[in-house]
Amino acid sequence: MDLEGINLDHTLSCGQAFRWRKLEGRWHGIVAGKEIVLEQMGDDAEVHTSLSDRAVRDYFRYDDDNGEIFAEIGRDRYITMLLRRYRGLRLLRQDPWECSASYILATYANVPRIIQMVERVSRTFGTKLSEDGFSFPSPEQILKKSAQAGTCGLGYRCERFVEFARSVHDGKVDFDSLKCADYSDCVKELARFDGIGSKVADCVALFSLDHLEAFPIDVRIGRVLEQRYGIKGSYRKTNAWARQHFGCYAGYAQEYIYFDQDIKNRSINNRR
DNA sequence: AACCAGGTCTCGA
DNA sequence: TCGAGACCTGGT
Repeated sequence: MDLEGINLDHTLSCGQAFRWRKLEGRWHGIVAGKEIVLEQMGDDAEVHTSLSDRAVRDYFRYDDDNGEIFAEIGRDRYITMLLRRYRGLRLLRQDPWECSASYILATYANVPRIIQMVERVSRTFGTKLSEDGFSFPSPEQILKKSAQAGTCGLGYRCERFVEFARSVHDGKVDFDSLKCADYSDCVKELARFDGIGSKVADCVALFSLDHLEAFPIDVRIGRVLEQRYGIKGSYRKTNAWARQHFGCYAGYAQEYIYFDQDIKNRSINNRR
């Protein structure tokens, strides 16, 4: 099958998901426990996988009307410029358990390290799918040999990670109801768990629970809000401002801004 | 060799 | 509700 109007490099390297790798021009990933390979063909992407077309389109959010979304968030010159510059960058609809567990690991670490932590966790607990492919583990798989979490280089995130697996396993997290809930109830509920604060809750809400108004603010986004919009202060305050400014699809704007900052960082690093 | 990283937690005001 | 400090570890 083909996916129309998508830029794989932008979508899969913008820091929203941590399990995609580009090898010899093709993007390799694991979605819903199955391997998937994508290749950019002009503005479209060719998909190779045993997943159903519906599952693929679901993951890449082809039920979203991007025309409407971009019209809605295009509130200022800066963001409309980014929408044009990074055309084809799409938000993904990730599995809520994998997304929340991964973002618990993502706190106070850089992306390369996050990728390594998630990879080690998958190799240690996940199901082997191929020569070099492991699924992200289920809570059960983690709890079955949780002592081995210490070998994954998670640092102080280790205990939070295992405890969260236990909570999900024990049915203390109802992702389906979090999807249906209001955005504010959703993040409030998520933040009750150890290791999930405002920012991670926003990431989970945005990347896996269909709350497109969620606007995660990390240090980079915080700097942009201050320098370009003159907004600073507590998370609660800056987050409320951003959701008000960009509207009901603010999360999409956030990802374009985040990616733009990431691109700037990459060029700085390449110069060294 | 420092510095910093898709933050969270705890605690005092 | 908000700001300040501590915090595992490994990239860069």
